[in-house]
Amino acid sequence: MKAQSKPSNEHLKSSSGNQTDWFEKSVSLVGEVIGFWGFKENHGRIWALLYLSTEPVSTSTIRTSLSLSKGATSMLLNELEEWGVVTQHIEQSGRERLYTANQNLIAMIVRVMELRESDMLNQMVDRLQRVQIEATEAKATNRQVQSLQEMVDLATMVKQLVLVGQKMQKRNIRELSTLLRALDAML
Amino acid sequence: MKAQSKPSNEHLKSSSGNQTDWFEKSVSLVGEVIGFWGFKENHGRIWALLYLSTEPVSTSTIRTSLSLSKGATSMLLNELEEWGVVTQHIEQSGRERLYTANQNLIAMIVRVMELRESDMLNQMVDRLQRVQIEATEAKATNRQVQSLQEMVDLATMVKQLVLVGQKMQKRNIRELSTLLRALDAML
DNA sequence: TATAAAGTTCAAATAGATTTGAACTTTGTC
DNA sequence: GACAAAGTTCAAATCTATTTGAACTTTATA
Repeated sequence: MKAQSKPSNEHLKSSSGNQTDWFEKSVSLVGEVIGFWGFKENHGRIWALLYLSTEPVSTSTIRTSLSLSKGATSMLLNELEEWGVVTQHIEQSGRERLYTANQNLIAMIVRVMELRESDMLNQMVDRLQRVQIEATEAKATNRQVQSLQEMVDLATMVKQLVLVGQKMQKRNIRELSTLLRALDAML
Repeated sequence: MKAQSKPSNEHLKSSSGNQTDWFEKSVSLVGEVIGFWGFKENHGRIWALLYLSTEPVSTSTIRTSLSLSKGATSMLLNELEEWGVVTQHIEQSGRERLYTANQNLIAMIVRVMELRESDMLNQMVDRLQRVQIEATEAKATNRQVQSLQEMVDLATMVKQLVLVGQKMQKRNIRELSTLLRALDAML
């Protein structure tokens, strides 16, 4: 075993008495929020750990800091990597992988939302349209056919919203805030 | 038992052979989508049943059509009612309650999102700010404090977005689509 | 105001999602 | 190419969310 090549996790701790208190609180908080948003709590915890670390973090550090099993760590990191939320650090010293968090919150959220929703939205529009035809053939009332149409329109609008989101990936939060104010004025 | 006062569920069926095929498909589809969005699948199924019915529907019809227990039906309907997604019909003939779905999809979504997120967002901003102070005191790096600030800014922006959403409640989907195109042009 | 139908409550049961852990595969180094 | 460390896989275990059902309360009407 190469002691010197094993990345330390010293930067996760502070020198003061209550050590990583703020760090751990942040990790839990992000975990909760991400869990609330329909992802796994541990997705949030891993991302937060990486996001708040000052240098790339090794798989084993993640595993021990968050008390996860080897298997879970592997699966969770791969998922986060697929979503582009986390990246493997290029200069791997040893055999172990080092990870870094995507720092651009907007880009991250937009990409994950897109991955998560696009497929569902497309499917939804397809199926709704098909069902609408069936309803028409089965002599549903006009209002019923219209209600189905409303849902199609809504889903289509959300798809449009996803496209707008994509364009936002390059903007920072300050710019978006300004933009949002402009939009607010239009309403 | 008053046979004549008991609301029929005839309007849920069509005269053709494959009966309520489109109706049931719609109910399942909405259930799936709503489940995907982090609510209970049965919230979606009940709402869809009401949304696509041509007249108010009784509790017992909901219960039997969707094969739910008495308890679940009661709880689910009360939740939907709290969220303003479903309303009790005023002219109750018998003892049994009749329900109607909110037809304004935008208003509904905005209200539910608000109920769901506002609380969480406020809490999140509070806790993040507190943790940021701790981090500063514990001599976290500037970058770490800045990262926490980014999250505060993001949550604040989402709160702003919720406010914009509120103003959208009165707009219909067509208007919003136009608005979205205008926003797209600004990016 | 007694009764029966409707609605509520919540502990236990069920269903569903997440995590573990052990056997397996891959990768880097000698 | 042999080894050991790292990473993957997936069935079983655990943990969480949802639903049931039976005892209870409320409500309409006779």
